[in-house]
Amino acid sequence: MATRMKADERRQLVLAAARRAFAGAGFHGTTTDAVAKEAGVSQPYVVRMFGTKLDLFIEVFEEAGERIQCVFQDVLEAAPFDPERDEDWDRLSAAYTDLVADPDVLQVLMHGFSAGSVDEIAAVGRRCMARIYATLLSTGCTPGQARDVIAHGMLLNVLLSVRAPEDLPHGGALGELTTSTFGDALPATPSLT
Amino acid sequence: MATRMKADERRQLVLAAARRAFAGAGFHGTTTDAVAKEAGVSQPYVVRMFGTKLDLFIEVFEEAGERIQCVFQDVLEAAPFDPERDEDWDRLSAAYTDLVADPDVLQVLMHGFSAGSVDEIAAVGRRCMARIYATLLSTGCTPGQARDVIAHGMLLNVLLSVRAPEDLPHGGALGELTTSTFGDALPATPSLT
DNA sequence: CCTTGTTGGCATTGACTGATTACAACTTAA
DNA sequence: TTAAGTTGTAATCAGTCAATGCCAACAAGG
Repeated sequence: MATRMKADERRQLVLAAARRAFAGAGFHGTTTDAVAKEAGVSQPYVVRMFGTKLDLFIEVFEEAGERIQCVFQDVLEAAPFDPERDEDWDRLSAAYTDLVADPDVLQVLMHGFSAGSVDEIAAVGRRCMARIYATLLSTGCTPGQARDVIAHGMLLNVLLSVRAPEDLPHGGALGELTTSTFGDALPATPSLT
Repeated sequence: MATRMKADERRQLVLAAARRAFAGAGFHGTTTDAVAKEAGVSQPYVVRMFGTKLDLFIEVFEEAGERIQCVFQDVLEAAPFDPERDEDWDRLSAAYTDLVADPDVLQVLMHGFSAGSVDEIAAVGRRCMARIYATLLSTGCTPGQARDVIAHGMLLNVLLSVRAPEDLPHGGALGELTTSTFGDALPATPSLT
């Protein structure tokens, strides 16, 4: 067990494990030991590899932010984007759909945003938000449109966080809001254990 | 010091202190001792009064949710609401402005939403979200309109959380997004220490 | 073979945290 | 005044957590 491996390779492995772990309970709620268990390595090793739990979280958070931004960027580069054409906006929605399919990234984002009481995390959060906003604006759309897209994304994050999709079978007001927000991106099996 | 006081009175005092404390670092990031210090009482007293840190947080979270809902409800009851009249929507925006003036409530809400890995907290979050959505829908507006109002609120929460208002003097993309989102509700002095 | 560097776990630790218990101080009623 | 209930604290405990130090296993180069 514990097969030997180049450090870089192991690092990526632990980073992915950390993303899964932090996606669950955020910065304060996740222990380095939980990350280690998820990665199948020892807890001290995780700490030594990244220096500090905070450093590790920041790396995970920053990576998540970049991934979101890349998704948008890809859409904009795939074909010329005309903010007045509905189908172009649909392409953007579809991109978000893909993100929902792997919710860990969005959850990490959410947890990073809400951990703003830690100065360094808040700073990363601001940079991340600013980049995404700028990317959207670069389509030539209005500030209001860009803001609305982001707002929609934030609602989506929150609904994911409170696990609204799991409640869909119950129907009710929350169900309506959830389907309305997720559109056709609905839950890749709401993990009904 | 530690003037004696009826339990109910003290309870409200500690509850208010807990709101301030939890608004900072959320459920996992806030210790019962921090709440106690904020309230000026001993840590064991806080625990015994509410049974559990989780119970205390739930009570604070639920209260915050109710306060939001009441703000909306008040607007709807103050005068007949016509979802097709812009000024009626403006009244709703103004109500939100008041909420921003006392950010602790919104921050608690944000932290409650993102602590969804704790089942009981997630459940409260879903109920809270459902109630607010239902309240909005009762105006006779479209589901899309109600969803957009909530989405806008979530973006506002996130921007508060990453302390975007403090960055306003820097200008830049984030500044635009912040002013566009907060409207005239801008920060009651971004606490420039 | 031997030496040097890398990969990783084990044991430990000091600080912290939520919770319990015991007790002090004050208040009210008889 | 005394007995019972209420309000609050001090002391402490068992558990957890991030971080440090030391050492084993393995690889690569001479």
